[in-house]
Amino acid sequence: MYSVAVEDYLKSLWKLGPNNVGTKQLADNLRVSKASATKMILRLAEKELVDHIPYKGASLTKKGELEALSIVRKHRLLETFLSQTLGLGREEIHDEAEKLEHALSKNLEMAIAEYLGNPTRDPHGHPIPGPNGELYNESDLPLCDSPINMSLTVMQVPDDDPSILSWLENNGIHPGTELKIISRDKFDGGLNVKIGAIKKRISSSIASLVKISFEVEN
Amino acid sequence: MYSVAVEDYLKSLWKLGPNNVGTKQLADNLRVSKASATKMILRLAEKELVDHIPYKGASLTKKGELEALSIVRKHRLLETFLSQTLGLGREEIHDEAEKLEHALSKNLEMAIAEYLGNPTRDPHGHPIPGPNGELYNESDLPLCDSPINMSLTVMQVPDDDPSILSWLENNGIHPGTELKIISRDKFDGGLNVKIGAIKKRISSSIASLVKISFEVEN
DNA sequence: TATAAGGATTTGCCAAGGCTAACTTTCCAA
DNA sequence: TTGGAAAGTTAGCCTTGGCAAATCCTTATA
Repeated sequence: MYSVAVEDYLKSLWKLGPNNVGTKQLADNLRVSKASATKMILRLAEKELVDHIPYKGASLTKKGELEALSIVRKHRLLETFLSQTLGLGREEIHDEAEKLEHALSKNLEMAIAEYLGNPTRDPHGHPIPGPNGELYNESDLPLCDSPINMSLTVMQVPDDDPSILSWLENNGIHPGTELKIISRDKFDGGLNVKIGAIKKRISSSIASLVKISFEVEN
Repeated sequence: MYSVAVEDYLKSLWKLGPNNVGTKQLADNLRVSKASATKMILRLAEKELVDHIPYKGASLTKKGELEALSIVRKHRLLETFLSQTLGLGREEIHDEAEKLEHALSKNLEMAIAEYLGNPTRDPHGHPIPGPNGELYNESDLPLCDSPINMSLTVMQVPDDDPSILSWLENNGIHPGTELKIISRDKFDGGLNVKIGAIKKRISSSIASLVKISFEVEN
């Protein structure tokens, strides 16, 4: 349907959304020059995939969002499949999925979803959009904004930075990990957390990328 | 590494090989104009993937052949995987594999091969090259050239024409089918064959695409 | 309020892969 | 042996998706 490049731009816009996305922000995200991003935005606007206000930014139209969600679904299903079925490590699945997602037909997507039992979370904890773009957002908080001294469960880790990912992995932090914030550094916002009986320090920059949920005890 | 287009040309050259392949033959195979094929041949020659003799044709160099075999391996592994693991039908797997093969890393290829138990035949009966391009050719005969009145086993069916494929499927002919040629039409070369107790007629054009092996009784 | 910095766009370039139309080579058959 | 058909190539054009450099907006701050 759409080319690899178009799909990549739509996905980035979605990841950076839902508000207006600036050309530079988009260009940086895709590691492309601002000129290239501008040109592509104009083409996407032509196809009615984005609304573009010159010098202000671009945002996905409904049509563009659906297209983006379809790619995101493929990506996350593939990550789940590569991890669960083929046993690839959490660090490698992102890059593999990134390439395969563009070559996945609707048919094959369905087959994989079925095979996996229609999962709703990928191995990083991200929600998997439904076949028609339905997204169930459970309003997870970033770890850095989470309440102190409560039982937290990690829901999402970032999927696009292997080095952060392996740091987290090495420190036992992945979706499902239960932890508690002991204290927050007043100066740099770093967190002292407890995983089981073990204490760890997590920098605020990393903590902002880890999403958690917590149970309200009742 | 190489672009999708380059990989497609190499694969076609390999399928049409091993002798010199003409520009028109290549162009027809890829459904592309002669001019495009010429241009690409020049580029492939530049990269030392083919030897090109102007006005005569092109043939893969060792380097080009290895590259082609790598694509063929990915294609056939994917077909096997899609068929065995995800249960796709024999008619659909070719087109899916055609798209996915270009996005498959060496790593993932290995994982799939391992997962499948390093198979040596795909679901169409075609041999799967090894990870370094090793190909075990068991010199199968086309059905149309096969001896009469002997127990034959179907080894390969063509993988690239869904209509022929489903005709064969509907008539119970796939890799593993055992059959016997009863007689050959003197005029059009059509075959009367017996599958189990059932008699069928197979046109010579289709029979030329089905490869069989036969046991020498000893 | 003026201005400089930084974001956005325009312009002009490139390479890959396509195409058609025109031209050149090859080679078969009369 | 030769003429024409078929195969191969060349030339010129198009689109997509990149880039750098120059220029144009916006906006924050002095």
